[in-house]
Amino acid sequence: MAATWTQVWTPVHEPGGSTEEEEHLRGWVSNTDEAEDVKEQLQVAECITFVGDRKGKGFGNGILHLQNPDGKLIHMPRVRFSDIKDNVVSADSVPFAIVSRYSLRCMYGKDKNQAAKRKNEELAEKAMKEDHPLPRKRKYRRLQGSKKKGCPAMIEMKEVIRFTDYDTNDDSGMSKRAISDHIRADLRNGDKFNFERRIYIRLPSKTDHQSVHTLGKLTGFMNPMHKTVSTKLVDLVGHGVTNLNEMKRHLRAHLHTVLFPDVEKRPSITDTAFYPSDNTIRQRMYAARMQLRIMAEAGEKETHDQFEKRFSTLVIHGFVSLSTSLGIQSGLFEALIKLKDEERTVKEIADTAGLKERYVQEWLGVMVAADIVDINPETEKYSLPPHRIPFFQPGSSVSDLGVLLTELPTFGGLYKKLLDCLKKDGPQGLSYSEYTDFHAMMSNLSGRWVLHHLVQDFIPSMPQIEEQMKSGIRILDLGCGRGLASLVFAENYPNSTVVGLDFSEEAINYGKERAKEKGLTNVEFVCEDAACIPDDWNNTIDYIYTFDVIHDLAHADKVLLALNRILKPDGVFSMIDTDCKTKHSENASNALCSLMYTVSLFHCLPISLFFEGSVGLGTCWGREKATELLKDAGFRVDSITKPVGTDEAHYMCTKKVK
DNA sequence: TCGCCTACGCACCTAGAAAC
DNA sequence: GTTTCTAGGTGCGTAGGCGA
Repeated sequence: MAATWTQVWTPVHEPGGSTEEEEHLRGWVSNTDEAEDVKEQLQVAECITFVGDRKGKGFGNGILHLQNPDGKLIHMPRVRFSDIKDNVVSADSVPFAIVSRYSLRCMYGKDKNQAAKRKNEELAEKAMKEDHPLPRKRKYRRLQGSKKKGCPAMIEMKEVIRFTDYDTNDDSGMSKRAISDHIRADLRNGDKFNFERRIYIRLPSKTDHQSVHTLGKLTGFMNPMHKTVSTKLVDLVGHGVTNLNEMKRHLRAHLHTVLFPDVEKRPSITDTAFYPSDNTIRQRMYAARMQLRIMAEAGEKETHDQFEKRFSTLVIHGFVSLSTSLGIQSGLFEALIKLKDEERTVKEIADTAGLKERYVQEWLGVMVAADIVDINPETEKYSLPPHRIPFFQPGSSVSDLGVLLTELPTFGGLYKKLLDCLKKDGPQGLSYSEYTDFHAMMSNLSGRWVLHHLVQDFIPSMPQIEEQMKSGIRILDLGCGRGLASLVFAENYPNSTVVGLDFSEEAINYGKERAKEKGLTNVEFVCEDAACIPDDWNNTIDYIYTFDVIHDLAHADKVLLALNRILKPDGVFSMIDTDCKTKHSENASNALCSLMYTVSLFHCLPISLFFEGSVGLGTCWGREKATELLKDAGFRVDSITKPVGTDEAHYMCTKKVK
């Protein structure tokens, strides 16, 4: 988050101004990005747009603007001690040089094209008089009136190099002249000296505008669509949104939940930059569709610059994800949540988490830069806003993302071993034992869905099964891990008996302990390889449930055959598994799939290939391959649906009638 | 009502020329 | 050296026609 103008700026009374309305805000930032941010915040706050008026050459390049590529000085700047002309730069004891400037004018400012417009009008009038064969409709067209109103409001920016080596309080003319000569000599000789780069900004006062037009809630008409809104629109078109009302709903949701979650800071509904008209949205949707079509036909996906931007974002997010994971694992987010959304110091946060202050300070630096944790620039205190809390809360009912992030360090630790697996003469795969705390992570990952959706939405979506469970049937939770789902089944359907089966002894023992604690007698946990289920289980199970299990199995084909063998003829098999396509080409540009493939590469595939004769399905085995294997094993896939609350697919299967 | 398409004019940006 | 003017290219919003 860059500077916040209302917090950083020092209100300065300009000559003649006596009320707050007449105050100009003046201050400085370190770079053009922050300057742009200040402009942006002012625009949103006042529902107007500022457009470029005059931009000095090399604005934003700092001292480079004064030098040629070899570093030789090509322009000697004037050394100043005060900004006499328009008082944009607030002078102190440090001498400075103005290296470039940029002014922006209010969208209702001076009409620079007046002459051209007049000329056009004259030509049109002449053509009408001469009965020029213009298209008929043009004659009756209602011409647009000029939006310009001559508003004098301007944003003035001056880029300044401050010669910090020459800080002096001596105000005499002689001293200033001597310092100026020194600095100029240093610059001319190419001597190394310390300097500080600042962009000073002077914002217009409210009265500058109000003598001409309104501000805030009553204005904003004709503002061009904001880039964040148009980017989202194009993105949504790319994801297949073609209906106007659906697009409006998506954009509104994006605006209210992502861009402006804080109602107070939300732009006016009359601001067409953020609330464009239906016609504008329709036109943009059409243009985006055409663009996509042209790109597809030309076989071009993106330009070099577009990829550069996307790639840099991708790399940055990768690093930030690692730090975020550290914050979850170390309990820093928990500490921030515990401290509520009140602003806290580094020490308070570190003490609450029981961690070293210096490391916590650095971590907070990452979080603030990544806009995850907020900072108050006046107090340098930190807070986690309420709308972000659910994403980092243990046992959250909102998202699995936080849990997923905790897997990153595990993957990182296995990086070198995985590298060996890739080599032709390297090992086939990695053992489950390499993944420490894996079952805990998986339990957490599936936990949200199991606790909040399994018996609330999922089972009721199959009324017949739900009835049978209530009456009493035999349920198998295959690959039960720590047995969370088995326990939920057992608790909610006491007339049924539940078998949790997994080949991890550690996980099974954990499940047994929990069942004992809860006093559940209708659940048993069995440590067994699913492919080797004994024959005496044949035709004994009424309902089989698996969650994200089958694709991990080395011998998934054999396991599915075994499941078909033990399922009663009228039984049901619910296979909940990853949802994607089998062909890579059909998963192209799918962000969720890119995540699943990464999980597969670092986990699902190596643990599967570890075993001799593995089918090595991987996480993204896809609907087509899954359906094929299920059919080969003797199942009929009755439906493939998306259960509420998860991105997985539910393959509801019954036994084929032989 | 919506999608698709065209026409039009306003506004913006940039670079170069002209004026101060 | 700085400011102002101008032309050309481009983006964007509005209007309107037409067919489904």
